[in-house]
Amino acid sequence: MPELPEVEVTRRGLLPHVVGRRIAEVVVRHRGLRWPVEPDLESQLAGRVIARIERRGKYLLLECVRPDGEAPGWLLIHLGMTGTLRVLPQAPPPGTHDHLDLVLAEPEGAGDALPGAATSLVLRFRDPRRFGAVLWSLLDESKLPTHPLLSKLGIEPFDPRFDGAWLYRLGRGRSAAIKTVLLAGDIVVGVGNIYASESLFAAGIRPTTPAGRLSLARCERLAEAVRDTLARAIERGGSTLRDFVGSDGSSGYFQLDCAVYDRAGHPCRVCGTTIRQIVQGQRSTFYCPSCQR
DNA sequence: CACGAGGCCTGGGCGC
DNA sequence: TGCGCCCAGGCCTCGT
Repeated sequence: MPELPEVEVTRRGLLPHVVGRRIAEVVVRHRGLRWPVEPDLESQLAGRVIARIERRGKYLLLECVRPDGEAPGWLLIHLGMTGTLRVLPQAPPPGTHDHLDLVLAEPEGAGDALPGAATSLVLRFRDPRRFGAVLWSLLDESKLPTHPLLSKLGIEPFDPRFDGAWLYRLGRGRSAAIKTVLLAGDIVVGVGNIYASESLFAAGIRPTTPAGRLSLARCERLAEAVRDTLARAIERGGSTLRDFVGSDGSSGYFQLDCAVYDRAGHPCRVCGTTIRQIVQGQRSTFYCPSCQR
């Protein structure tokens, strides 16, 4: 499910409820995610305080500090295709795919009138397909970008350095289709299969165009389309944030009314031409053969 | 190096 | 109703 907008909306939804809380207990029910959950995750995390939540690409990065301030570490969470993170005031019994819970206590010294269960929250990771990941890293902030899973990522779409010139420069010499190159994530992160098709439609670019053949002007249109498409999706998701706690999992996720994605055989909303579906790199691509040249 | 295919998993929808 | 097949929004890893 999640592309960058869903991950960002999850981050924003978690922030007010989770940051500053202490991890009282870690319950791992299924260690077989994309990579095995480290055997000592429970002992590493217990007693730490979640100090910050950052995002890099589609990875959520939770900084978890010890009360003594020693050995700060990061919990890296990737939602894969079907992952969700939810905050539950009264955690229902876990379902089959609820692989991990962090039981979060009230911050220290915050009026412990009713200590224990009444004031604790559960942060629950669910992932039916288990393409997601939960990893522990002791790298400090300055070294975190060197983590093997983060080091090869392209820049953030909202980084001011990401523009047409960036796209143009890094696309030189690449013969692969622009859709495939966007998806690869080594030039810019966060563009998944849906928003790749949507961004290319917004820019009027045929998905099969070799990346290296795009003019600077077209790269500028595409960079703008990527930013706008993602920003609009985040905005849309943001409207569900007030329901973030205790939701059934639908909130934080959203149906963008797509221009082309999943609309094969339907008329283009702009020109009426029938939307086409093709396969690129074993993934579906949708485009309007008239609007996109 | 760049590229494309394979593989990890489960669940839902479809045709028979 | 049941079964098998295909498909799914990610992305790392490997072979060419």
